[in-house]
Amino acid sequence: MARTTGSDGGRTEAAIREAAINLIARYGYEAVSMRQLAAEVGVQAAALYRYFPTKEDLLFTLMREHMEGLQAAWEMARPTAADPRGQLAAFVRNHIRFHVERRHSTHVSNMELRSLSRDNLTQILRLRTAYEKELRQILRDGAEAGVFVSDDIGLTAIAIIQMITGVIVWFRPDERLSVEEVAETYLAMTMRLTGAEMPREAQHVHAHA
Amino acid sequence: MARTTGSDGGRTEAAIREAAINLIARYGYEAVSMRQLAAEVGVQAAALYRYFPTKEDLLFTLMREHMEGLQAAWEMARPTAADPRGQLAAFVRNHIRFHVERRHSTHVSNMELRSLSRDNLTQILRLRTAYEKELRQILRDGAEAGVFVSDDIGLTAIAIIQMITGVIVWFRPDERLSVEEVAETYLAMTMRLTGAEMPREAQHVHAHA
DNA sequence: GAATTAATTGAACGTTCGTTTTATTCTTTT
DNA sequence: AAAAGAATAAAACGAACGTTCAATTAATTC
Repeated sequence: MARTTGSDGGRTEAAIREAAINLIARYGYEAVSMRQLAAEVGVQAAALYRYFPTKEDLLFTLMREHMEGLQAAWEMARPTAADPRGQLAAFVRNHIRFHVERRHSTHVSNMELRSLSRDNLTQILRLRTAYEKELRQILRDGAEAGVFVSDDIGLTAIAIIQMITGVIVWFRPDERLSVEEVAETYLAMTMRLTGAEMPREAQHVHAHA
Repeated sequence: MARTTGSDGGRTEAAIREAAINLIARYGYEAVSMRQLAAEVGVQAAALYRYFPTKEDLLFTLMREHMEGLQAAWEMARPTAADPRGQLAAFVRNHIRFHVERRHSTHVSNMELRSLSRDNLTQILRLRTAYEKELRQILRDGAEAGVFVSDDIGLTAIAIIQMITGVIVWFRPDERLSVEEVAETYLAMTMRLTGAEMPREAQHVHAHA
C-alpha cells in the first residue's frame, strides 16, 4: 500500500503534534519511539519524516510553540494601565490558566530540556528568560513603589514561577477545584509572599477553597 | 583478562552509585546506557550486574536511599519543643540544606519517576507522601494556633515544597550566595507566604542577601 | 600451597532504535 | 484522461540497547 484514501498532510501533522505531546508528557521523550508515535497517529513511522526531519526537531518545535504561546498569552492578558499589584495578579492568573489548560505541553517543555542540542536549548532558554523577565520587571516596579518587599528580586521571581508552575503536578481538571479557584488561591499566596496586600479589584472575583 | 588487581566489591559499588547519580542527573535515566555508566566507573558493562540486577533496580535504589536520607535528616533536625513557626523554620532550613548538598540525587528523584515500574513507583511515592505529611502537620498546628493563615493546607504544603525544592534548579555552590543565605531568604518567603511573622529565634541567625 | 570464593572481562544474544530508500497509490491540476 | 505532485507503506540500514554467559584472574581460606 501507499497513499491511503482521505489522507491529508495538514491533518496528519496536527495529529502528530497532539499525539507527540501526549505521549512524551506521559512516558518521556527518550522513552517514546517514532514507531510508537506513528502507531498512535495511525500511520507508519516513515510518514513522520515528511513533517519533521528528526525526532529532536519535533520535540524542539513543540517546545518553541509552547513558549511562544505562553508569551503571546501574557501579552494579550497584560493590563495596559495597572499598578504593580494588578500586574502581578494578571501575571499569576494568566500563568496558571495557561499552564492548567496546557498541562501536557508544559510538562514537555519543563522536563525534556535535556534532550535538546545546544543550539535548540539556547533558543528555548532565551524564550523562557524573556518571559521571566516580565515578572522581574513587575516585582521591581512594586519594590520601587514600596508595595512589595524589596528582597532579592531574581530569587523571588524564580520562587514564584516555581510555585505557580507546580500546579500542573497535582491539578486534574475534574477535581473539586476549578481553574479559577486554584488561580485565586495561588494568587493569594503570591501576594503574601511578596509582602503585598491583595489589590481591591482582585478581591471581588476571588473565592477561597 | 578477568579480575583486576586491587579490585574491591564495596568500592566498585560505591563508584557505580556515584557515577550513576551524576550521569542520570545530567543526561537523564533513559539517555544513560549501561555501557556509558560502566565506562565512567572504569569497568565493563557486565560488571554492573554483579551489584544491581537490572538498570531500573539501580535507579530505584538511588531514589529510595535519597528519600530515606531526606526523612532521616528531618528526624535529626526536627526541634523537640518548638512552636509551629520554629518547626516550619527548621523544616525549610533542613530541606534546603539537604537538597543543595544533594542536588544530583534530588534531580534524579524528582525527574525520573516515570521510569519506575508501578510497584517501585508506589514505594517512592509513599516515602514522599510521608515526608510531605510532616509539613502539613506543621501547617495545621500553626493554623490552629492562629499564627498561620488557615487556607487550604494541602495546597499550601505543595506550593511551599515546590518553591523550596526549586532552589536546586538555579543554585550553584560557587556563587555569590552561601547555602545559609539562600535558606534564610527562602525561609523569609515561606514565612510571609504562610502569613507568619518571623519567629524571634530565627532572626538572629539570619542574613539577607 | 591447594582449594575456594570474589571480581571482572570479552564476546555474544535478540531486540529495538532513528532514519533512509524505493515503490505505490491517492489527489489535484491541466 | 493524462501528467504532476503529495502522502503514505513496506522493507531495510547500521548502530545501540539491556542483559547473559563462559572463561579467567585476584584475593582469601584452609
